[in-house]
Amino acid sequence: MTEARIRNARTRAADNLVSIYERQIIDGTLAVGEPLPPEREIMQFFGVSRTVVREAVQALSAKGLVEARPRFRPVVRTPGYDAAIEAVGSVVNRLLTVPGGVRNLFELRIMMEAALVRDAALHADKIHVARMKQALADNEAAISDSQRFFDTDIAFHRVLYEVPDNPVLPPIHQAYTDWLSSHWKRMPRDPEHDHVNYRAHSRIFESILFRDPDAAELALRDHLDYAWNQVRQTFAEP
Amino acid sequence: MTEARIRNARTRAADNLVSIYERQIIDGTLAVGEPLPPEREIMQFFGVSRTVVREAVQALSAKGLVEARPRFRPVVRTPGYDAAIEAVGSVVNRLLTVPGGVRNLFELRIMMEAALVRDAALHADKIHVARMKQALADNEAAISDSQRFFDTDIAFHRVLYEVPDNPVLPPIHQAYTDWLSSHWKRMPRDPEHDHVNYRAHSRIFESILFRDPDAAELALRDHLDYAWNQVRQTFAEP
DNA sequence: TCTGCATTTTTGTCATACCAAATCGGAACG
DNA sequence: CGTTCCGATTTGGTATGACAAAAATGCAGA
Repeated sequence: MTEARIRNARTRAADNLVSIYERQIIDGTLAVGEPLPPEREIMQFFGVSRTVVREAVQALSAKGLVEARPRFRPVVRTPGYDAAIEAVGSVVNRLLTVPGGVRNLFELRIMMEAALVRDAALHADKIHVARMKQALADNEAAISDSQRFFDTDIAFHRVLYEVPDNPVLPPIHQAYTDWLSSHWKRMPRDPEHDHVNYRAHSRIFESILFRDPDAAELALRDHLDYAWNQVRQTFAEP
Repeated sequence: MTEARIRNARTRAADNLVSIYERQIIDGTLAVGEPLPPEREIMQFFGVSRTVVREAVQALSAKGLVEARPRFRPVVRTPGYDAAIEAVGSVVNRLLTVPGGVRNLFELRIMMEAALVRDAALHADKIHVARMKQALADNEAAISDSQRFFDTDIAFHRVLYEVPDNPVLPPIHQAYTDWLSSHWKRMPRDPEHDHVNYRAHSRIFESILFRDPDAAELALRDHLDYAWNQVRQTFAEP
């Protein structure tokens, strides 16, 4: 377990550069949005070859510290949670390929949103309740408009992630929708489903209004179980 | 939001190699544990320079698909959730540096474990209950042995992540302990704390035994709030 | 001041070379 | 026959130099 980190006896030269710029970015020596120096400048300054410099830059990019579009100077990235979650995207895509991967991730989502609706039922303030109400109205208005219903569906759930006022949560929701939307869109689109889902949203909202966490959790689990039964059909998973 | 992916108009040559090997790894053409071909071989086969090959390998490594130790041939990695979580480690370390980062992550942990103890109270089977009991006993025996108490503390919480039988969860617990342990260890180590924490574990366990999710959640929140008050003192966070 | 073009940088890629470490193969030995 | 050890070979890490294409820059003209 820990030996996984110990075995790094020898280091690549690029690793030094990476840690140096990592520090400079974190302590603000390199401001957000500022481009890194040109490769040749870096290589002269540190006395390494361009090979090493390029490797370091790529590593920084993979770590999400800088944004490196081809042919452009890498710019220091804003340290938000969005950037972090985006960097995780490729990894999770791999997870979705392992047997049962989609189901495991979906169950994690159920668990998390169950916790969120409980929290909302207990702590949602007027602003968030109003936002949910609006999202619910939008959702109802979008029934039988497949694309718009999909969007408003997502928007409704997003409010749940905003209630606890923890900036980590919205990016997680964003990630979920990104990763699962590809399958979601393959689902059979049927106005009947829209009605069912809207009623489920409505039930969740009411439970939150009544400050009843148990009812809210139950409603949400019903809702997502139903959704899962639709999603799973796009797989061969049991 | 979506433009973040659109602006990738031009592609790097290495990206092709990455996607090719990505496919080969996922569909099993390259078995797990098998090393990638030598760089020179790859470059001849695809007619690209070694620069490109090395860049591709580095990208694969960053994605967690292969494990590339310096001086060794990169080997295809087992597609488990551990690998994924480990790959995001650097990203999360960055998150811990943003203002309030530790607190946000800790609150996420509280929310998640609250959900876990509820689940345990409702669904934990005999095996998991026995495991928790054992962990609790180990924890008690380790009181006032700072290091061992720390380990058994973690072990107790780990059981919570094992109950839902979702392979995503244990790596998440592993990640939490990895990322937070550095701060944890800076905490004032006091046998009194051990007693308090053990009693808290005990209370959580009993609530689960009684199949009382509300009591379990309450006990856990008390426990982690207490822990947070210890952790926060190693920061200047309000 | 703004626009468009020509010039200069800068990145992406290639080719080649060298060193040091890992791997491989066979010899020496039990 | 298996094991150990040592040398040759392979392979990854790094350096250097070069060139095309795209981006940044600066200047001239409107």
